[in-house]
Order: sequence, then C-alpha cells, then structure tokens
Amino acid sequence: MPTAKFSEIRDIELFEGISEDSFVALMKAAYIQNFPPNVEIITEGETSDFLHVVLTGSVELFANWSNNETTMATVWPVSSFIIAATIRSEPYLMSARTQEKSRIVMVPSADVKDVFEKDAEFAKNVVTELASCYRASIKNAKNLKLRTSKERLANYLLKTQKKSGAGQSFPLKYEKRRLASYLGMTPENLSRAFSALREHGVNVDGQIVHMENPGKLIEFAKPTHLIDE
Amino acid sequence: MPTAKFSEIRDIELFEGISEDSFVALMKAAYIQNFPPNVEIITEGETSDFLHVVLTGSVELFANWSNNETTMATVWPVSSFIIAATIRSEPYLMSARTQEKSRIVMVPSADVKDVFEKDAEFAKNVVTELASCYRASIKNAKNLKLRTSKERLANYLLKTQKKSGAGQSFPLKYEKRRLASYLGMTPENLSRAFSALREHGVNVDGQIVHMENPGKLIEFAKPTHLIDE
DNA sequence: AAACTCACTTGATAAATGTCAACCGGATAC
DNA sequence: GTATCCGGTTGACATTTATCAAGTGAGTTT
Repeated sequence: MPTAKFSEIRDIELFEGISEDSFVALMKAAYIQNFPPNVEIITEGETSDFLHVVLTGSVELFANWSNNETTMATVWPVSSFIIAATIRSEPYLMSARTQEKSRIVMVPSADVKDVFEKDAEFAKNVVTELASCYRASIKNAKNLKLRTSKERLANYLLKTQKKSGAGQSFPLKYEKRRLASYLGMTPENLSRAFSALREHGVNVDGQIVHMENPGKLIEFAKPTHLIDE
Repeated sequence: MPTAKFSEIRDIELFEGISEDSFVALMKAAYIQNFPPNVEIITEGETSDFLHVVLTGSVELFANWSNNETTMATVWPVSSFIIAATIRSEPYLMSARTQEKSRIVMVPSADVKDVFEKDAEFAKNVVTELASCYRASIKNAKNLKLRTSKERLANYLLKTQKKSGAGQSFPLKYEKRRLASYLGMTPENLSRAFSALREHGVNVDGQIVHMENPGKLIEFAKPTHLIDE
C-alpha cells in the first residue's frame, strides 16, 4: 500500500471523511522530508508548489519587511500550513523555518487543487480549515490593535496555562525571543512585561511560569472568547 | 420571478457560476433591508443568522474590547461580509454598522450552508472568498507588526491613490477618525503623521490628498505586494 | 447673523515601547 | 577547569504613540 507511510496524516481534520481514492491521489506524489532545526523551508514571495504538513517537530511562520522580522505563528504536529496560498495559486505571504528537527510531508499543490475539485468532502474540509484560520487571524489583529503588550502577554499566559492542564506551573512552549516577536514586542519589553505581571501573581523561572493566582491575572487580562478562543 | 429584486447581487464573485436552482434557494428567504446611517446591524458575540451583502452605501466592521474600539475593515458594494462565521456557525468576531444610508441583503445562514453542501461551484466560490479574506487578514497583521504608523499611512495613501486612478489628487474614502482607527492609531497621531509626510510630498486639504511626488513617497513607504497587494 | 456642533488640528505632557550597551549565568567548547 | 557563546535581563535613554486640553474652521441650526 503506497500510502502506508502517510498513515500518520490520514487522521488530520483536513482529510477527515475523504474517499480513499482522494487520499491516494493526494499522496501519490507526496513525500516526507526530514529537516534539521532552523532551516528555512519556505520563503515568502515564492509561489506555492506544496501544501506542507508537520508530522513531528515544529515550524515557525514568520514575515519580513525592511529589516524587520516578526513571528506570525507556530505550527505543531499534526497540522498543515499555508493552505490559502495553495488554493489561490498565489505566493506565500509568510516564510517558514523549522524550530527543531522536523518531519514534514509535502503534497504537490496541483494534486491538492485537483482533489479539491473532485472531492466535495475534501473541499468542505478545506473551507472549514480556511474559515478557522481566517477567524484566528482576525482575533490576532484584534489582540494587536486593542491591547497593550502587557495585556497580550497576560492573555497568552492564561491561554497557555489552560492548554497545559490549568495547573499552577507550566512551561513556555518556546524561546522568549520568539514569544516576544509573536506577541509583537521586543525581547527587552517582554522581560519587563513579565516583571510587571509579578504584581498579578505571575513568576517566571527560565521556561517555567508559576501562576499563583489565576483569578487575579484574569481580572487584569480580561480574556474573551472573541479574541482568546 | 421571485429573485428579480436580487438581480444586483447575482453577479458578485461569490455567486458566479452557481446554478439557478442554488441562487433561488439562497434568495427564497432572503430579504433586502434599508438602513439609515450609523446603525449597528451586527454585534460581535452574537450568533450568525445571516450572511450579509451590501448593495449600496457602506458598512464599517469594528471590534471592541475593554472600552476600546477599533475599525477592522470597511465593506463597499457589492460584497458580502462575515462569511466565516456563517460557515462555521460560530459567533461574529466583529460588529458592523452602516457608515451611510445602506441597502443590505440578508441571506439566512441555514440556506447558505445548505447550498454550500449541494452546489460544488458555490462551495468553491466560498473557498476562494475565504482564502482571499484570510490572506488580507495576514497582510493586515504584517502591516501592524512590521510598520510604524507613519509607514502604514504612507502605504495606505499609495494604495488609495492607485485605486483612484493614480492621479496626483484623490479623495480619502472616509472620515479621518475612522481612517486613524483602521490604521491602528489615534486621530491626533494621524494628524501628525500627515504633517510628517509633507516632507515626502504629501499634502492634505480636508478630504483631498495631493501627492506631488509618488516616487518620493514610495521610497519612504517601501510598499510590497506581500503586504499591500 | 449669531450660536452651535463637530471633526480636525495643535500643543503640552505622559505612557508605552524600542534601542543600545553592559552584564549575568547556564550550556557548550576547548 | 577555563574560555566562549548566547539567550536573557537590566539600566539609561530615545522614539513612538497616546492622552488631555484648548483652539480652529467649515457647516448647520436657530
């Protein structure tokens, strides 16, 4: 069975419920590539020849303009990235680099568009995925425009704590410098934002965050499902 | 013919190429509503019962958080808005208010989702629309994170000039206070940003912008198709 | 015509954020 | 074991942006 090695990605939301034929068609020319850490696998502005799916490791999506760089998102297994460019046959708007050693499936864009035309179930999944990405991006813009950097950090911590199981202590998922860039501030500013959140019960020791009093932090952060999921 | 009064919207991209049956199904329970200026027609957080299409006038999409408000986008005829919420049956992430007297078609979400399931052509159009909105939102985030307010204004002016026919003078499409909010700054800051752009050949008189030397402004603004289309 | 409204502008000041340089301390290299 | 590297932190300072208050001027009301 030619698709055996792709069994891991059979279960991602994007491929849920699609016919076996469709899946085979998608995988027939797909291949898995192993990347070392810190390798740029996509450069913004290039045309989108492949849909990418992260199997293991993690991928940072980032963008550049005039000597500035900013982290836009991080992709964790198992999910695809940059599907909008694939569907529209337009250039990537973001670059991508591995954060760590990563295994990535590369599905030719032509095949994605082909199956998209033929398999209504797949088309539906693409829509759901796109709508979800779009909404996430809107939330991101609201976060940036309506909140200060301290508030963005506070809400980020609450979200991360929740995902980690809502315990009092949890690890940051990536380097502080990347977190700073993701949250739209400098590393120095992030450092000071952490200090400022001490009065709201937050203490950091390296990668570990201690949240003494989530209620107090919530009072400051004012999270809402219309921005923070 | 029951859909006669909806002939104006038959031609929008979203409905291009869909069967007559599908169009009738979409319009069977749809209705046109006239709104005076400055009326809130959607409130963020509410569930999405209708897909909206602006026929005449214009609609401002905005968002609130903790006593702050920001303009996210403006919708001009003829286009739909907030399709992602409709498709995902999730609450609106943005509020909408008429900027001026406006005629708006309201299509029940249930019908949209119905036709979406049955008409592959419509589903395809929805995907294209969503992918386009998503990419616009990514560009917006890049604009906010990578540029200063002066740079955002400069690029906005170049974009507007281009759309207006690339002449030396062109009108702003809306109030400066809304423009300021859209660009993510205060009205005072916008005012000063305009003054600062004088040295790059920009002069404003009320709603009219004079751009003496686009080349000089481009040099400062460094527009790129990866942010500014 | 006078009064009023309201968006816009300007000035003074404050707050938020960025920049540059120095320093710290754990991890790695030699 | 010492030196080096590098991410993170801290301090001093600059820049950007917001806030508050006052003033301007076109358009509208009375």
